[in-house]
Amino acid sequence: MRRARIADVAEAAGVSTATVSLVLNGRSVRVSDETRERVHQAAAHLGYTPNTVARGLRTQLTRTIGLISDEIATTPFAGRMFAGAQDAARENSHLLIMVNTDNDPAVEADAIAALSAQQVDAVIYAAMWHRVVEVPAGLPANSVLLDCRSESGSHPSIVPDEYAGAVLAVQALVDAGHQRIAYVDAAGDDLPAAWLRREAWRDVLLSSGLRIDETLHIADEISSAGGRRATATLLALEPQRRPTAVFCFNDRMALGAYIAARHAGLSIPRDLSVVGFDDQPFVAAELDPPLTTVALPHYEMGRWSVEVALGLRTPESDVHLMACRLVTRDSVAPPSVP
Amino acid sequence: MRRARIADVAEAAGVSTATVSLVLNGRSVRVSDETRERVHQAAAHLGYTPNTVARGLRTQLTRTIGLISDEIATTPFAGRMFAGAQDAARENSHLLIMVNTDNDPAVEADAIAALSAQQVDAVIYAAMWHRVVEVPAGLPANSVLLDCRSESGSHPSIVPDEYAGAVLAVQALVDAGHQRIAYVDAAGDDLPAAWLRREAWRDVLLSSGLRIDETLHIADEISSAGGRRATATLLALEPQRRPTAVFCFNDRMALGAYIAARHAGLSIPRDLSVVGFDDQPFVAAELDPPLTTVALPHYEMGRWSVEVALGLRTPESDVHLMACRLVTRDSVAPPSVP
DNA sequence: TTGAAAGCGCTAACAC
DNA sequence: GTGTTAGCGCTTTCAA
Repeated sequence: MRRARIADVAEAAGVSTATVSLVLNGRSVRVSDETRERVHQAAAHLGYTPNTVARGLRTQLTRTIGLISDEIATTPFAGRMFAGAQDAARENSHLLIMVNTDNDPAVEADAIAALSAQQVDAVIYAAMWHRVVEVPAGLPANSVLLDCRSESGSHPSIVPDEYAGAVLAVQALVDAGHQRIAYVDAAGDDLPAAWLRREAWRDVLLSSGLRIDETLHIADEISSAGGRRATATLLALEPQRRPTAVFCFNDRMALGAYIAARHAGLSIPRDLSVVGFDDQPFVAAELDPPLTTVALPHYEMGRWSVEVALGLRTPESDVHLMACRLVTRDSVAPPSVP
Repeated sequence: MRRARIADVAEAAGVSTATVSLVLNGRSVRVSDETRERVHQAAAHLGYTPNTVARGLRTQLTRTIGLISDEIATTPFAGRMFAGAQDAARENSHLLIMVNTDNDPAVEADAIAALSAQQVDAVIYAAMWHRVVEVPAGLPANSVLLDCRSESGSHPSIVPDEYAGAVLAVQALVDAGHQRIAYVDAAGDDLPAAWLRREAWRDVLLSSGLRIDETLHIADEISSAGGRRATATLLALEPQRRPTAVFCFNDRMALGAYIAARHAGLSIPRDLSVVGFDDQPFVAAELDPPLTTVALPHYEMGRWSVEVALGLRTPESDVHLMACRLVTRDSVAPPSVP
């Protein structure tokens, strides 16, 4: 049995296709109740669903949103970003079309061409971690940048408020009474996340009347191994210079800090307090003890991006900062030796 | 400047739209080289890209694949499955349309309707972990099940070969010389992954001439806490009954085993060998010591599903099992007390 | 209150 | 070798 078309419904209801279209799209002002009823019955009976391809051709609106991402594969956060984007799309009766480019400019150009050939109503250009991107040439003007920003400010953009998030993290340590708070940083200066978090660390210490000890600031590779090396160095300092707390660039490095502490015979949080960043699924909550960290608002950012793309929300500024949330678990305690 | 249509190209090249269509679709058998050249030039000059919506309406093929997933948000593996599906789709010039249902049957019905209204060429029905699903009524006949199977065998289906994977894991422990090998199991009997892995544990012990000691089989909640509890119980056994190795249902439970071992003052792998399952990103490789585990073939499964959906590959059986790979790291050593 | 008909951009049968 | 033309299924004037 072939799929029902609008003509089938029209015939079954004994009206014209124009009337069916009107009724089924709710613009039934001019149609009598009785006719409307007949149309609905016929449509239901035939199991009619409009062909959105045909509709798209006619209206030039496909109720479809394209999402271009750099590397979905390797990150644990992508999922929440997509979920947010998808939910917002769905609530507004749109579908999400996904293309993943592996950071290959050629693929990216293809992706843009493919989406524009699909007549998508909007496109979201997403990075899997907060970075400054070179927006590809052909990106439609009404696109939105998700978890990234352009140099030029050419498109509305949403990123986490790294600075404010890091302030929460460091402040939690200060509030617990720590004075020697180290920062285990990410090596490489190109990440906005890295320098914003670092700046927050400095500012909180300063505004709390603590002094910045540069020996307590060590950068290493972003990994458990990097965090472990950095923390081991910190813990090898002579007792009175040694930190009583470390703020880590992210949860993976915090995991390394746990390992270093254990190997130094220290217990967390009794001998060393640790705060991470990211609230990485299946990591932060499952460490021993569970890690106090800062949650990135990926889901909300995903939502925001499609709401802006759909014109349901107007960004007040080029780059919108979305708040991060402190997730308090068990890795922070007052210093044992004040 | 309006987007170029085929008519614009035709006019610019001084030919008919039919000729342009023929040339641009490579079916240029009947066209003279000179004309073909002119058409290509004109198209390039106008920056023409075909409108796939119009083409889809005409050909009834949208070069688009729908992917319905239950809960992308919460799992670290979804990404690799999507990446595989996406890459395969892209290689065959298709786009992936994603809908995520949160396991809500109403949303699921909507999703199916939406995809069918979009005239997708194929649909993939994906679960985020291997399970037996009730296939929703309206799912098109030519759909493919990804990381799940139906009771009825109504659709081709791809799942990991859990049994063979678990055999690799347990065999690695046997090969290292262990005789008392525990299984930290997942509580709840409804997961195919759980009973297949358990069965493999039994079979390998038996075929290796070892006896099954039921006190070495403990099931608990699937989490770090569950793994920790189960392992703690195991380690509290009197020395000669205590396991020298544990095979864990998954990496999260293995993480719990690490914690339990540490709290018992045991060192991995010297005093206790551990093998996990999943090769969970950012977990397995970053533990101390890095965890030997079994990698699930999510990427390959994603690829397979669209290749079958596109008819590029014919499944030999209802349920296709895809091989898992043992990832050898540093959590296995010979038993210290043989 | 309703119907006829044009046309969205493309492909493919058929003419020439 | 190339052009003409009829639709694909829908929405939306315009006329009745």
